[in-house]
Amino acid sequence: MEALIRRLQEFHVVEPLAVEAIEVAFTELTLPKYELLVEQGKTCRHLYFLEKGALRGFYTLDGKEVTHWFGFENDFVTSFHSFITQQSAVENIQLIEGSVLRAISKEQLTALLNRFPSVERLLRIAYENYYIRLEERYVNAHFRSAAERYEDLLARQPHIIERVPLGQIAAYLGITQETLSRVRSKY
Amino acid sequence: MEALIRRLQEFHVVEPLAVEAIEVAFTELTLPKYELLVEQGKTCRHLYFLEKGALRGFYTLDGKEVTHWFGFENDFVTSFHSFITQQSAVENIQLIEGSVLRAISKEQLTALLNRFPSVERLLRIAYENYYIRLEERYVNAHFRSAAERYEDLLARQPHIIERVPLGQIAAYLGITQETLSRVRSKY
DNA sequence: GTTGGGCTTTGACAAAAGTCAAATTACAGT
DNA sequence: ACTGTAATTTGACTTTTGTCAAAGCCCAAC
Repeated sequence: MEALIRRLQEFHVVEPLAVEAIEVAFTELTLPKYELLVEQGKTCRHLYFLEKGALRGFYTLDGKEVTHWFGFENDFVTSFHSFITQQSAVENIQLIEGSVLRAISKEQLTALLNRFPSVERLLRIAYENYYIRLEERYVNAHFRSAAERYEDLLARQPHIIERVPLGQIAAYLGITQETLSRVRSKY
Repeated sequence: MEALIRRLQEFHVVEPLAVEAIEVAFTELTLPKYELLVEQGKTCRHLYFLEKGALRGFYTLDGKEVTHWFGFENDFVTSFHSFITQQSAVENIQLIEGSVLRAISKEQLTALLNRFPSVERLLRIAYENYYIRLEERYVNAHFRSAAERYEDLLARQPHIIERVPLGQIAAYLGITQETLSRVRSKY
């Protein structure tokens, strides 16, 4: 639990009463590898904090799974579009390792926001952070070659290599597995 | 001014007192074509609402300007990374038409957020919306061919074709001008 | 109407990445 | 240690996109 609170306070420090309420609102759950947290077509009703483990987001395209995103320790994860609009999700989120998570429902989050303006502020700041990160990823995907993006990934998240199969990393980078394999063979 | 308030209330309705304060905080400015709203290397101190006109965000890469984004009527625009962190911007924002804008400074925005929890909520919801839109753009850029993305763009923002030179649209789609021209020649 | 500069198209070729198939390697379960 | 499956690499070939250069087109200024 401390990890979650610590991560939240990196965005914005809130009063003890709010911390308590947050602690109560999040439920711990331990799930095995391959478990689906979010399923295409279903509505995603929770926001998760990944305390330990790893997971991926993927689409199905022409019958193939295309991973477009990974989450690791201390990440907040959900299918944003689905969680926010409460419409059905267009992606799947699946554990790629046995993981420990904390979950909060949309309703509980709304209740927290109504009760504590400080939590509203925290969430606003969290969005700012996540928005900037996404923007960076977007620009990278747009303006850099496969090789550059791979080196970037290695520099930022070296652990990803040991924890995720190559095909999924390739999809994340927006290239095929074979191309990535060739990029790697040239160091 | 009504356009700005109307757009804001689409996110979240706030009390009259907050509306008044928002109206006071935003300054109207009219600027000519080619004017730079944000300059690479300088800190972006304002958030803008584009009331009338059009603009683009661009990077310089190997001495060339690469447009990665457009803004039109009723868009909120700023160099997010720079505005939020108050570090120097990595991109430029330039008017591509003479435009009417409303600007609010970082300090004024912070003051509004401290005074009105309802504005904090409004901003949080605005971020949710903008985050989802960016995510969509990201997935599109990642998983669709040049031709598909062009058709998408035509469907969503048909006016862009008349208002923006082809080379900039191509950059926005992540392809060269020549490739886009060839895509178009096949209807 | 002519001129000149930006914008767009076209052509020829090069480079990057994709596809399909086969070969190799890694590794979990027995 | 052996086996079988999944993951990764390699090869041959195709498709897509990029690059560079040369027209062609549009339109505003003279």
